[in-house]
Amino acid sequence: MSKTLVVIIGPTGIGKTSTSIKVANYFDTEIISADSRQIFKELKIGTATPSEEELNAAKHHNIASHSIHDYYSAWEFEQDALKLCSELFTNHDVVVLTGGSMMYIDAVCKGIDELPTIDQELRENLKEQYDREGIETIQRQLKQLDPEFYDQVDLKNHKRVIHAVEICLMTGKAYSLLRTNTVKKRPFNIIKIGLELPREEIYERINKRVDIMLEQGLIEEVKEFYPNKNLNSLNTVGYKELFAAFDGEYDLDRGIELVKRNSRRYAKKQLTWFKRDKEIQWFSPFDTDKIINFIELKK
RNA sequence: GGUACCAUAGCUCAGUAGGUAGAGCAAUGGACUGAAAAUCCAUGUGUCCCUGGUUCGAUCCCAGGUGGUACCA
Repeated sequence: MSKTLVVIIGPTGIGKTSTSIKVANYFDTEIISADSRQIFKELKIGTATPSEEELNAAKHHNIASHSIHDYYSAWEFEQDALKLCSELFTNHDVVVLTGGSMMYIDAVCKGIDELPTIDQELRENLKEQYDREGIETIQRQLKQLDPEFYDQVDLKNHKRVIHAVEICLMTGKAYSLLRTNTVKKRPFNIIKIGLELPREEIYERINKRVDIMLEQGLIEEVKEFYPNKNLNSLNTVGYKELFAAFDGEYDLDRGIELVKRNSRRYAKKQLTWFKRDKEIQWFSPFDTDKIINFIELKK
């Protein structure tokens, strides 16, 4: 019997959680979450982590599994998810992978290149240099270390430029040499299900969901983590806008408006990314039966 | 019913001594290989309420209409 990973993706707020639970229950299996923020156990409301009830309706993995102080990345996720897959496939023919973190999804489905994890001190040094001197000197460094990547990279995107320099310095090799651009073969089939609705409806759902978060106590949750606002895990929609409001950059109403706007923009960005992937079969989140039929047919 | 003011982008509004228009907010398109809910790039979307008049030319001036707001009855 062949093994199948059912990947359920879509923009934030579209209903991935409830669809995955239905699919997982139908195939009597478990869910691996691919969400770069729901992994943090401290964060609940602002990340729209599935409720207790939802978590009990199907077994979830990789939710609330880490602390906001932990380092985590797409590489760790690839390792963790593949390990979980091989464990789960011993008892199940189908495993569900769901989430909105585009790069995490691709890390599992296509794999990412072998690169060293960046030494923290090196990262801090480069960050300091960037803050002090701006992007230009780091750009020049990259031009010398890896002229090929220098010509390809978006030079204004400091994160990419810095990362490339980091890799060059860590490995002593040009970053572009380590980029293989190959898709890794997985020991299971992959079926990709995309959830979509008209843009307007997605936005309405998002706005409403933020209002619900506020009722659930979002402001209090964000206040609680204000001392950690510089952690990467807290540099995220729903938190960063309210931190800025607490800092007096604008009033609370504007902060809430920005949470909604940035959530909408995030959804748009996710759609841009996912639309490029021609393997995805798109469905309405209300068509669970069609989705299950499609999986039955293809698996 | 009368008088005054207003009508321009999805919203709030600016503007044009008459030469088909621009800000803020919102929005749209895109990039993406270990921080990715991150980071970065690009884009003005318009029956200037309607119908006539004056004019080479009207979103702008004039008349009437429609809608809104305020005040007076």
